[in-house]
Amino acid sequence: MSDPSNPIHPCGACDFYNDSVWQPVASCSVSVLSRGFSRKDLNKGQTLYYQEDENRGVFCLSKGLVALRTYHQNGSSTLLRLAYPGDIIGFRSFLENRPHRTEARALLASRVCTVARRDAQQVVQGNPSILARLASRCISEIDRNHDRIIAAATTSNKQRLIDILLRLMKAHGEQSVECLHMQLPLSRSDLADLIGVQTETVSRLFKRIQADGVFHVSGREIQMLVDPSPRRSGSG
Amino acid sequence: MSDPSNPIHPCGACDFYNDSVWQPVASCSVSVLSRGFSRKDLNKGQTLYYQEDENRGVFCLSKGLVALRTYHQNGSSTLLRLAYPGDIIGFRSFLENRPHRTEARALLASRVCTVARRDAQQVVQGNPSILARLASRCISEIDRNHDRIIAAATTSNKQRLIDILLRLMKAHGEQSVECLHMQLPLSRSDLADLIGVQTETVSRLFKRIQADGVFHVSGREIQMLVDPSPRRSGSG
DNA sequence: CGGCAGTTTGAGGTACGTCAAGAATAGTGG
DNA sequence: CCACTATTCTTGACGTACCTCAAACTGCCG
Repeated sequence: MSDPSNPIHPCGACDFYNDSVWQPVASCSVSVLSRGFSRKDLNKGQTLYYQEDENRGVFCLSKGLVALRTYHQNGSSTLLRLAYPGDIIGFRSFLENRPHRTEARALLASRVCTVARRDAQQVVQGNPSILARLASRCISEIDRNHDRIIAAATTSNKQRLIDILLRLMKAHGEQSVECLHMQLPLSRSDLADLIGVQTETVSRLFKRIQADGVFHVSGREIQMLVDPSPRRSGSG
Repeated sequence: MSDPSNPIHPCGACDFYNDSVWQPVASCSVSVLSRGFSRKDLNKGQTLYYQEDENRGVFCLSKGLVALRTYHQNGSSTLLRLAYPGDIIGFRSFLENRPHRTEARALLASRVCTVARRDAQQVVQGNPSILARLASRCISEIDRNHDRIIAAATTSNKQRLIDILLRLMKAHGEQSVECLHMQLPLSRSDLADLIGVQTETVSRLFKRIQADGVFHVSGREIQMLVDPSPRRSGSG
């Protein structure tokens, strides 16, 4: 399948090809890219890399949901990021050539494409535009972090939990009559690590969210009324 | 002073030259760098750029203290970062070619070196290693943000305020007999925007911090007992 | 059926927010 | 030097949200 003069890009068939950090590259780099390229399917709960692991390459999530988490000395942990399809992960340890500071674990069955470290380095070397695109991904991460810091300072925990539900619903919700619903891919404990409260508080936040009437929560099953406002409002 | 065959690097005399993002560059780029280079002294309270301003270049703080802050719709604001000498600021809007999302204001008399946008772009184009060093600065910012998110979730507000005092004391404290002291360069309101609480709470945190005995706080004047532990410990 | 991890609920304490008033400080003009 | 004002900072009272510890409940798997 590979004509050396016009080799096939390994990401060519991916939904996210147009926004890939590996595209465009010089055609002579495509074969190096292909050499270092591999796909890996992760089961729900499976770990892609552990905290303190050496970097093995640049990872791109093409399907599923991955949690990036750091563990602290006292055994607790913070969920720093939820990675969605199209996201690049592991780029800090790749660019800085240092061990991972987070653990990457699949919350749902996921697919990850990897470009092995050595080959990735070689391709980057020959294509400075990749560096620019990786920097752009870094800046997206900074923007996300800033948004989170701002939200923590200005938004109630209840609203932040709602925002997380909305984001997850957008990615994984299924439409049924008059409502979106999903199986929540995070435990109460995960959600607590994400918004920075205790698991008991998450339980109580769910109760308050449900009382507002938009969401119905039963364990991991979440239902969300879609757009109730177009109906006649007021209590006729 | 400029022999074109071996021009003088504009950052050559800077304390932070060895860690400069503009170093090393091809010698043919030094003249472009010099052309775009300018120094600016900021008075206390003066603004380097405003939120929504177009990017004018890459800024490097060589002296002083600069607060990076974003204002929200409701008029409140969050202090996202304190920039110390050697720090690069404004790099997100430079790299992404977009307006600033933060305002940069000097909290102390400061000196900022600027490489104008167009010239900076030209130098980066000819020296991919600069892109790598800028990416490295991005990653430092991500690391700082992660540390802050983790601290917000795991550390008390009192301890986080102490940590800020220690950092400022390290940068601006003056030694006197048995204690470090400084004039606090941030208002209570700034500190509140930094740790995400109300100004009244900052006042009360200071009272509790003072009660612990290490710090003495009187308005903006902060004194800190240095290393009291080597004295005889225990009571009589 | 029992065991186990995940989740919920309750009771009581602490820290922070909010509103309001008062005290200290800095800046201004005589 | 002293008013005068504006800003910043502190203090108090009270309500709310979250934490902590403990216990009970749920669903799932062996």
